Order: sequence, then C-alpha cells, then structure tokens
Amino acid sequence: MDAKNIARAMPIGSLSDRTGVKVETIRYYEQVGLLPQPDRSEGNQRRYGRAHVERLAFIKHARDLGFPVDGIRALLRLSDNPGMSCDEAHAISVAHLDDVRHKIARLRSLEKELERIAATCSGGVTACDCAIIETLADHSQCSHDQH
Amino acid sequence: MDAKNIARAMPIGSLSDRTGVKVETIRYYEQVGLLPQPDRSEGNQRRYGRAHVERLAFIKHARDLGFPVDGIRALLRLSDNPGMSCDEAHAISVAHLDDVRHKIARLRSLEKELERIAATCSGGVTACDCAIIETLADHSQCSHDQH
DNA sequence: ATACGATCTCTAGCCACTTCAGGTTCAAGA
DNA sequence: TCTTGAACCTGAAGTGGCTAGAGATCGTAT
Repeated sequence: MDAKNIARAMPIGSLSDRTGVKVETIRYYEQVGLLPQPDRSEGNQRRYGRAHVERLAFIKHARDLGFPVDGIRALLRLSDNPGMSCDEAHAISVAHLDDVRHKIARLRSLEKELERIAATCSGGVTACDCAIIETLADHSQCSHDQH
Repeated sequence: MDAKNIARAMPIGSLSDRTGVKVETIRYYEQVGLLPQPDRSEGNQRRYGRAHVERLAFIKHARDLGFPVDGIRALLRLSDNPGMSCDEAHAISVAHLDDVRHKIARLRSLEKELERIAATCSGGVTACDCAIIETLADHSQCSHDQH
C-alpha cells in the first residue's frame, strides 16, 4: 500500500489527531458545508485523503484567528478558485481585524470599570454596605460608555 | 392618580423605554427568574412598578459590564439580602475582571496576527498569489499562539 | 469468535437572547 | 360608542459554533 492509499484510508479519528480538530467538530463542518463529504468505507465510515487534511488545517487556522464560519466559507471559495481576485480576501481580513479592534476597545473600557468597582470593596462588609452592589444599582455613578 | 399608581400602571413598553432593555428581553428575564413576575391588568398584560424599574436597571448595568446571567443572579441575591457578606460580590467581580483580561490578551494576539496577514496583501492580485490565502493554508508560517 | 475501541446517526443542550406566527387588549380619535 | 391600529400576549423555533449523549454498528487484534 503506497502513501496515497494510506492517506485515502484515514479515518476521522486520525484526521482529528493530525489537525487538532475534534471528531464531532469535523462532522459538524461537513454538515454545514465547510468540508466536502469524504468517501466511505464499506461499513459507511468516513475515509479522508490529503486534500481533506489541508482544507481542515486551513479552516482550523482561520477559526483560531477568530474568523466567523461565513468568512471562512468565502475564503475557501477564493482558495478553490485561484483565478479570482483576492480583493475579497483582503476585505474579509480587514473587516475581521476591525471587529477584533472594536471588541478590544469595548473590553478595555469594561476592564477599567470593573477595576474601579472591585477596588471599592475588598469584601468582609455586609451587602447593605457593599459598594459593588450600590454601584450596579445606581447607573448614574458609573462612567461606563453605553454601547 | 398619584405617582405610585402611575408607576404601578406601567406596561412593558414603558419599562423598556425607561431602561433601554427590549420588551422581548424583559420577558426573557422574567422567564429565567431574574425579574419577578409583575401584576397583570384585567386583560392579562404585565404592569410594572418602581421596584421592577430598579431591578431591571441593575440587571442592565451588570449585563453592560458583561457579567454572565448566573453572576447577576448571585449579585441580585446579595442585593436582596443586605445582611449577607459581600465577599461573594467581590469574588464575582474579580473573577469577571480576570475573564475580561484574558479575553483582551487573546484578542490582542489575534489583532497582531491579522495585521500581519492583512498587510501582506492589499488586494488586486489573483487568489493563487494571495498571501492571505497562502498564510491560512500553511500554519507553519504563522506565529500565532495556539490556545 | 470475541472483545473493545472507534465510528455511525440523530437529537438535544449551551448562552443570551431574537424572531416569528397568530392571536388579544388597550387607548385615542371620529 | 365604535373603530382603528399600536401594543401586548404565548409558545415555539432560530442564532453561532460547537458539545454531549444515546444507542447501534464497524473494524481489528487476539
């Protein structure tokens, strides 16, 4: 049996081990159309080849970078059609970067507010005197930006 | 009709307007036990009073700060029982702050990686030469931390 | 032949809502 | 008083991106 056939014979657990993507997640990706349906063994079990390993690695990398599944679908479409312009790939990445930056900004303002709140009370006193409870009860004390 | 009765007569839409929490979300909070069941009109519509406004404002403020619903439930329990120690309120806040900081750290590393990727390609070329697609296809080029 | 781990399908659960369908109630204007 | 039409009601299903479980079948080592 040559290397190609070994690759062809790869069951889902091996694909999972190779890519670090859980078995259930691989089946989920197939279900939502990110990963093409592989061949099956006589007993109806999935058998993957080299192309699947590469595609799943691409998907995992993009997910690790936080791309939403729809974005990944679009990136895969570009990857599948090498003649297309990569303007769209650039746009998807920039949009995602933008999204990430917005999330960072929002979380930083939350961080500041939570620091302030947590610092006002170090525990021990009863809840009726607790500054955390009071602050949450009275929005007017709060410098937090409304979103 | 005095101020108290006006407050008593407040329907869900007015509560929504006052607190900035959507009508559906208010009903959801009631369903999951964050907000107590209000009185009803003869025609079975919800009628809220001052206490509901305050409690919902508390919930909204905490949600705006990103507290999970379970954390809010615990904070409300403390708020309802003023004799209890506020150690728990402090612990909840600190745990949440910790969570926020972890998220920030993760997003910052994503931001760096996305900047790097987006900079390698400004669009225009065909997808077969697109550095974004290539980078995603080849994890070994990537300095991104695995989580 | 048997045991046992890997795999199969299908379904439900997670969070914190949001949306929808199909009805009922309320308040203001004619 | 009647009529509109906006606001309200319930219950179920959908969202994203998986994860977990039940119960059956497959594959392979001994």
